[in-house]
Amino acid sequence: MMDILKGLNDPQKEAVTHGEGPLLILAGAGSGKTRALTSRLAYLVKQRKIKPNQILAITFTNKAAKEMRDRVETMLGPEATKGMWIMTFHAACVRILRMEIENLTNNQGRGYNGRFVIYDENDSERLIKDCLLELNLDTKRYAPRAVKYVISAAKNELIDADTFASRTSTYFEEITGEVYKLYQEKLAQNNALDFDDIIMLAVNIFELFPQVLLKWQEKFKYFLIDEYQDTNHAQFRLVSLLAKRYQNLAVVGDPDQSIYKFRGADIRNILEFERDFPDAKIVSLEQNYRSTSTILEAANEVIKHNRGRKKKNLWSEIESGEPIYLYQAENERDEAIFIASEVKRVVEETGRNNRDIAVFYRTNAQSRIFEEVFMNFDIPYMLVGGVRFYERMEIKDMLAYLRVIQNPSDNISAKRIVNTPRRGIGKTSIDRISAYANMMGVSFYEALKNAKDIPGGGGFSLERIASFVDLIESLRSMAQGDLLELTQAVIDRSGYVRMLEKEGTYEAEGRIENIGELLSAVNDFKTAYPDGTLDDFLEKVALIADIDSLEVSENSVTLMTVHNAKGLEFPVVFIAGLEEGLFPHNRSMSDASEIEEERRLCYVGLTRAKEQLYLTCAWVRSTYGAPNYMMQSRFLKEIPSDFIEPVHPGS
DNA sequence: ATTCTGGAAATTTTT
DNA sequence: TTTCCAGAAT
Repeated sequence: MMDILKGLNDPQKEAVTHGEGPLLILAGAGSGKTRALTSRLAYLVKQRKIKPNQILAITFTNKAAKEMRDRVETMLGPEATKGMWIMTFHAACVRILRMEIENLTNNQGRGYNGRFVIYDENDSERLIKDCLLELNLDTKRYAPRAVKYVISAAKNELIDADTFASRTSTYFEEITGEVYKLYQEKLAQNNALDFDDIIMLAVNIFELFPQVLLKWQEKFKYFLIDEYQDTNHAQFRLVSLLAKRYQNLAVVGDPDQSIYKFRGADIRNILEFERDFPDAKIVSLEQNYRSTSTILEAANEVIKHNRGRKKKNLWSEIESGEPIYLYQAENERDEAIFIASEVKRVVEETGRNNRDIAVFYRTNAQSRIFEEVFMNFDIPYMLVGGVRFYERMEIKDMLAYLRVIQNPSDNISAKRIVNTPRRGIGKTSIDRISAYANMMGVSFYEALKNAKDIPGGGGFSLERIASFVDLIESLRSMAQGDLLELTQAVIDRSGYVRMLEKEGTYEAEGRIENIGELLSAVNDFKTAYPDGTLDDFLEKVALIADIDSLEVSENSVTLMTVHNAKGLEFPVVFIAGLEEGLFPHNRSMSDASEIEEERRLCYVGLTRAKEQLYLTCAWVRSTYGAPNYMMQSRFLKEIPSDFIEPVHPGS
């Protein structure tokens, strides 16, 4: 007891020791939130004797979940978290759905089963494109991406396809409604869920089947939701349903750090928590332990420009430290060179390590020039985000094999690999077989197996199709065995690496290396989960985020978007590209509330810095190779000039 | 069936 | 600047 509360300030203690009933913790940037949360979990287990398996703690990333578990274990030992659910919304819902999704399958046995696959953004965009084509719609006029965005937003609001279609007011919405219906049908046929389904279907089950809900309400007696300001309506509904019975719901967040509106995050969830849970206790953590007061005050000044926000007084006892440095570069290359030389200088003169330093930017496209220049300067760096490992073509191809082996109904994956590498089964054949499959109401893979029955199928080679089916079938016979052997067999017997070797380009070499990395990822998985199955592996891979793999152990400078920086801190921070049109981004400039979101994003960036903060912008920046004159970001101008010291070239 | 070609489009942020 | 795609050539 004593040691759990030791070193906490009064409001932190209050948050930790709060007993039953709803609790809202308003945790400003750097206010020791993570510490308070882990202490609360430890307190519940040790002091109030709550069984770990009755606790559900939701974090924003897998990385945060792991950290939280580690920290509780450091306090109380590994037994304390055994059976405790500490994970993301998506991971928790997948776990629930594996057990419960068959409730949604109709009595003819059609629809989902517990071995569903999870489609990433690319997969689901492809499926939407298929739907558009099937409905004879022009994919130029109705961009799959735009349609997907609207469907995704609907799902985040728990609006199902029929409801959506019945409430349309524009022609585009009408089209989207039709696509939405077909898309859901196809997902069910493929036994596949997209990211939004994971939450929405879990809520659907709880609302449709009260006895299922009751079971889960009885399982979890205590809830902890981190980053509550970035939850969407579906997540809110999920939490409300589960916590309804015992009301032991603690949520933590900071309205000033809400930055995921584009993903459906609804800042009202946190602003109106008191309304949703009237007897909620509210605790505010306002002392910042992270940043110098110069950095903190500058950030406070910026965020003050947002209207309609709850005022708060975040303060720091840390001395004012160095000023904030501002460098106005000629262009993006000059900007990167300045940052690289400053990194070198800081490391040499102040004895800091590369790992103490991070560079943030608004868009992933900005990272390229940093990679180039850092390479020239021999500065080790780690890039977070961009093209993710598991989204690279060669990795997705290999995973598609594994997915078809696991779930033959997965048409997107089956079509992806049937002619990769080339086996002489071309577009015409694929289209014909696909049409046949649709007509017969069977999966694409099933249709391949019966290719000889397809009428008028003289045009394609039954022999080649049969040898592909044989390949998959013989691989499937290994599915229950060793995962590493299976993956190795997929790589060898698909002929994929052979194809790349024959290409012989520099690029192909990189792809072969990545496939090697996939093998070691499988191996790591085997070590971490000795009983893990193919299903488990594919699920893990689907829900992984870039930030999850960020290891501080390597001594490199971190490069990432400001979004990815949420929840992190670094002694030295550079924020690049502070220009109108970039940060705030063009796409947000027409809407006052979106500008406010950009400002919150800027606030998140500023408050990551502990001791030194550099802001940079460029006069000229090229997009698609075309140079543009840029103006300084309004956010720069919102920082009082006495906090800022301009840096000039060569000084 | 596959490869080649030129013209158009593309970049916000992501579980 | 790079990437994507449709249509032509092989």
